[in-house]
Amino acid sequence: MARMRIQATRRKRLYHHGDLRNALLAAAPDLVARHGVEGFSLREAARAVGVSSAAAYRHFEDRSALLRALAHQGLAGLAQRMEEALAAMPPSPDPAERAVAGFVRLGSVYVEFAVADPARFRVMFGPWCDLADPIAPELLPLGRDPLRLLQDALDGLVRAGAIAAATRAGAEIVAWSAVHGLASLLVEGGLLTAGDRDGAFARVMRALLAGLGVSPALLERAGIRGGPPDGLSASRPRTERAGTRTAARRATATGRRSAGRRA
Amino acid sequence: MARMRIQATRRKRLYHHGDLRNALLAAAPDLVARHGVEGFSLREAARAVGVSSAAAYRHFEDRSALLRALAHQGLAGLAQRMEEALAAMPPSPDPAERAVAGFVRLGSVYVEFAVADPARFRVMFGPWCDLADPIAPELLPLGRDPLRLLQDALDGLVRAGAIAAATRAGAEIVAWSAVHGLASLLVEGGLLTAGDRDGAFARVMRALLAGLGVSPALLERAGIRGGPPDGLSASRPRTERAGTRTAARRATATGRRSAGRRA
DNA sequence: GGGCTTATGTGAGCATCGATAACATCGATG
DNA sequence: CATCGATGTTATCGATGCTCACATAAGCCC
Repeated sequence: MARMRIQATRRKRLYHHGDLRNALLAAAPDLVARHGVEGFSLREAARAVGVSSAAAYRHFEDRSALLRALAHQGLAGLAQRMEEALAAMPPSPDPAERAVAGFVRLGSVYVEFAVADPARFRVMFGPWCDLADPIAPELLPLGRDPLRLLQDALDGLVRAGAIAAATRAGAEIVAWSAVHGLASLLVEGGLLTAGDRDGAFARVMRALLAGLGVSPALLERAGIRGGPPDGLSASRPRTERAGTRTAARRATATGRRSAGRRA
Repeated sequence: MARMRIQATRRKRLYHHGDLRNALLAAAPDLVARHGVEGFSLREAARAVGVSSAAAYRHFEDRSALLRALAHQGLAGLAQRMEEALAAMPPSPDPAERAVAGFVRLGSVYVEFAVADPARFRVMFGPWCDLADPIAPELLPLGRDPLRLLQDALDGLVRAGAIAAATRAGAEIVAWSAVHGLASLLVEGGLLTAGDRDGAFARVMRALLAGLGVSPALLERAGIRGGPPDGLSASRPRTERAGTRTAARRATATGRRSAGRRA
């Protein structure tokens, strides 16, 4: 499958697309970002790549199957950003400090990834795929999925002596819950203004590290503070909203719930 | 509106239902639980209460509007369970211990509520409503929504001296993130077997409280431990799955992704 | 009571969607 | 060169969200 017929672009219009599966997968993120997961339709994806809707079913059993593949693609993209961020970390003489900073960086990438494209985030954790089934290895940059990266970071914390080995067991759940929860609440929106985000992230990470047993001294050394004082605000800088595509269209048309509601 | 014509039940079949809005709202949870949010249709809800589909639009502008109302109903139900759980707490001579226990209980109710009906949980935090806009006060048992209950619990922790006033600011985000994240990951499923749940919850709450500055002594006194040693497992006790209703039907028919996949 | 307005329900209808079946096309393989 | 399998097309079905014109009932004023 996927026989790489690049001539498809120069030739008039080939009957066989050549790599429809990937073309659909490539076109889908934009559609999802624009219409939300609920508004995403296989037909429109097929239309976007200039192919009949039935053709898509040669490559995806379901609409859910496409979303599942999209979710895996999203997780792989997240893993990639994480790897990049880790690679770009400035070196530090203190291994413990470095381990803590890397751990925090992982969390910030996670949250940034979520708020950068809420719809994509929702696809990744929607009811289409199972977090347990592994994502295709060829998608992963260094073969590590986000969970594996988290585990490695936690192991790094233990090795560096930042956290005790006793608290390592089950720490992935604790860490993932904290960061994923924050990301979810931010994506869900309405609770925090965009300005609160950094402060909220700082607080969550600080509490998380402290909760895992990182000493206040090390936190201070790694530059982890509680963040500026902020609370919950009721203002809402929404982006994606509404459910059905048609509803989204109406909303955009009437300006009822589009981004600049209070602008 | 809603003029309480109870005779609707005894009279043959009245042209006007009498309280369609609430009837739809009452029928919806079951449908959502069975078909998932994505599979929920206004038409079927109307059908379930024996009314034409167009009638529903007299009471809900949108499908999203119904889901939004449903979400608020869910949040109110969660608030109610929380209130009940707090009311049922055994008294304790130690106010700090009691504050901690109440806080933990709130978290456990949250998580239990989520896993008890994943689809409902997804409705509550789906892209239909804004967490910021307040839910109708008449739905709330004691006028407190879940966020308010959390805030009160945190204030209680401060008053009891369990946490410092300095860490109170922004603590709702920290706490909500941790618990909501755990609930989300559990609902998303696949990561934890049902047996891991309690242990994971215990770890998350312990880390959260420690991260907020609750002393180890108080944690010990309140009976908060890290939970039995467990890690991530790849087994998956899924319940709701798949996206579209039709897809869900096929899945059930073929047994492809139903609950007892590996059984 | 009779007649008005208004809230609420009905039926038909449109555009779209997911999914399938029968048919068309094309590359590869004998 | 003929055939086959992979892939794409058209046509179609059933269902959905949503709207419109119309029907019915309830409230209300005289």
